[in-house]
Amino acid sequence: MARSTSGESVLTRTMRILRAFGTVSGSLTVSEISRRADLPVATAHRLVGELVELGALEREPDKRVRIGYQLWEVASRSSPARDLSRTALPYMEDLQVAVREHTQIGVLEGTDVLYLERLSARDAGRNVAEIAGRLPVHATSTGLVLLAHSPPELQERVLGGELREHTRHTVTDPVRLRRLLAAVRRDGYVIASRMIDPAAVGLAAPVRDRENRVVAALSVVVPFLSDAGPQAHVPVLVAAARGISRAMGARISGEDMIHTRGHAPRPSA
Amino acid sequence: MARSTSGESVLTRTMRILRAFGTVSGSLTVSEISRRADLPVATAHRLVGELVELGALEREPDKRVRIGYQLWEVASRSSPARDLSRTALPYMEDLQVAVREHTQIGVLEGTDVLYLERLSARDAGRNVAEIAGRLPVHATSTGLVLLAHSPPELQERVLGGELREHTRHTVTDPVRLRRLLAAVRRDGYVIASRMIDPAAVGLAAPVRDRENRVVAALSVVVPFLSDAGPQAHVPVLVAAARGISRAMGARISGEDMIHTRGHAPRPSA
DNA sequence: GAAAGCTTTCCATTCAATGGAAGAGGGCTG
DNA sequence: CAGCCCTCTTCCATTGAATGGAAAGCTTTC
Repeated sequence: MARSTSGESVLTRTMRILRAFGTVSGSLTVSEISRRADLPVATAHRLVGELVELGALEREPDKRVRIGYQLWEVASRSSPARDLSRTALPYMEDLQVAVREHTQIGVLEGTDVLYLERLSARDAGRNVAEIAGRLPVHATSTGLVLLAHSPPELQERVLGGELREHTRHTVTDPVRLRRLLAAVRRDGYVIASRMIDPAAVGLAAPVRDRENRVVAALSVVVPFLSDAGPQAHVPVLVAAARGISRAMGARISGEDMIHTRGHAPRPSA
Repeated sequence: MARSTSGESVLTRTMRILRAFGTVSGSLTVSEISRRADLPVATAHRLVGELVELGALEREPDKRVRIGYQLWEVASRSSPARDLSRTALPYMEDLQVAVREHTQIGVLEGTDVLYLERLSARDAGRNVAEIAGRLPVHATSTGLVLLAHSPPELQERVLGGELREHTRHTVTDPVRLRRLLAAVRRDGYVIASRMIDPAAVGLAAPVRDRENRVVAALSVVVPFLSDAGPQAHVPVLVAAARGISRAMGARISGEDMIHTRGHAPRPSA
């Protein structure tokens, strides 16, 4: 199909173009796109032109290119993110009112946490997570919950891969991490203290779907003051996560209840 | 490229596939997609497969297909929607606190209003607008503001097209609509009473960008009680819209001020 | 004013994309 | 349980849509 072939489909190239926007928030020139997506300028130019024509991208007056409203519309209107967000938001608001800190919900995407929604109090502390942003799975409360309930292959992949030390408190030892994950499963929540930001503590609990699979994690981020503080938020957080799960059609009861009731809660991190 | 050619690019077909999801919120089967996108099953099957491979779509356990997290991520992370939402949210929250009703921000997309963000009070009245949802430009306060400040060609296209009568109060007469638009430009806001929902009144004001172009409209939706009520919300609304504009880099002053100060405010609808 | 970097067009080349056909599987009905 | 209907999936001969190097215009910078 091409003069000197590269053996790629149009769609592969197109996704590379779209992903080129992933790292910046804003607009790109065609040449920037061609470099980021590793495509010949001519090809980038042609594909961008076509995408603009179709409304997936938009051209600014100065010829720079950005993601188009239509792509946003399609993606927002019928993504799984929307279902989850919609169901979760009221519970997040309640949680928010109770805790007065950052509240967020995230899912597992590859070996990252992808944050779908976030509410922040006006005067809340710092929080590195952003909506549609990614963070590593081993260094966030949300990630630990998701990893703990993910298929073994993925857990092995993460445990075997690089476990970057974001702060002194990040768990980078596979053995300790494995124990931590077991604790998360047992306790039904996790407290990740200062693992990605030395000034913040994350608490997270699993959210389940109709088939009782863990599809997301609800979390609260509070400023680090002492190791004693965050514990107090566990009951509201777990209750909110259960509320969302129930609203998603999960049949929550028995097994789960035993853990949070029967065991004396203990810090997992 | 094909046995019997249809003369379309891959991207055109792909966009049709993506748009097939626009009308439903949830998942589709391949056959449904092939029908909605008007593509041969084999083609739909192949393209869907490739899109799944690339992470743009996702396959549910039961083989149904939905928009993938990656597409949502790309679209949310660097869409113009995000910039606007991010800038606007704090002001919307303030407005929300003051008015205790629905607050929303929308842009012009084709001949529709596309709503980017929305905040609702717990006990707020009904509101037909949804995030990532569309509503007709002539029957919503947001739409009227956007239309009033849009290029003449577009105005003519809307005025010449079908002006659907959603309620008894929808302005469907091109002449009256033209006058209404002039009033919107003069007043710097609009009150659209019961135009799309007989139980609701919308108020909207323009949001401008760095080049002082109207890029969005901020609006508040309150329940209809009497024609006197909504008027009271105009000052806060206009102030919030100006706040957003200023935060976007617009140089607001003189001309605009005269309108809202000098003229006695009068109902535009 | 010319160098550097960007966008845009051109077009001969060629392989990725096409879609009808047919098989496999699942579910409902009489 | 056979027959029907609908869906998903694979196959493959065919061919025109997609390709990218080259070169011409533009715009910006120094």
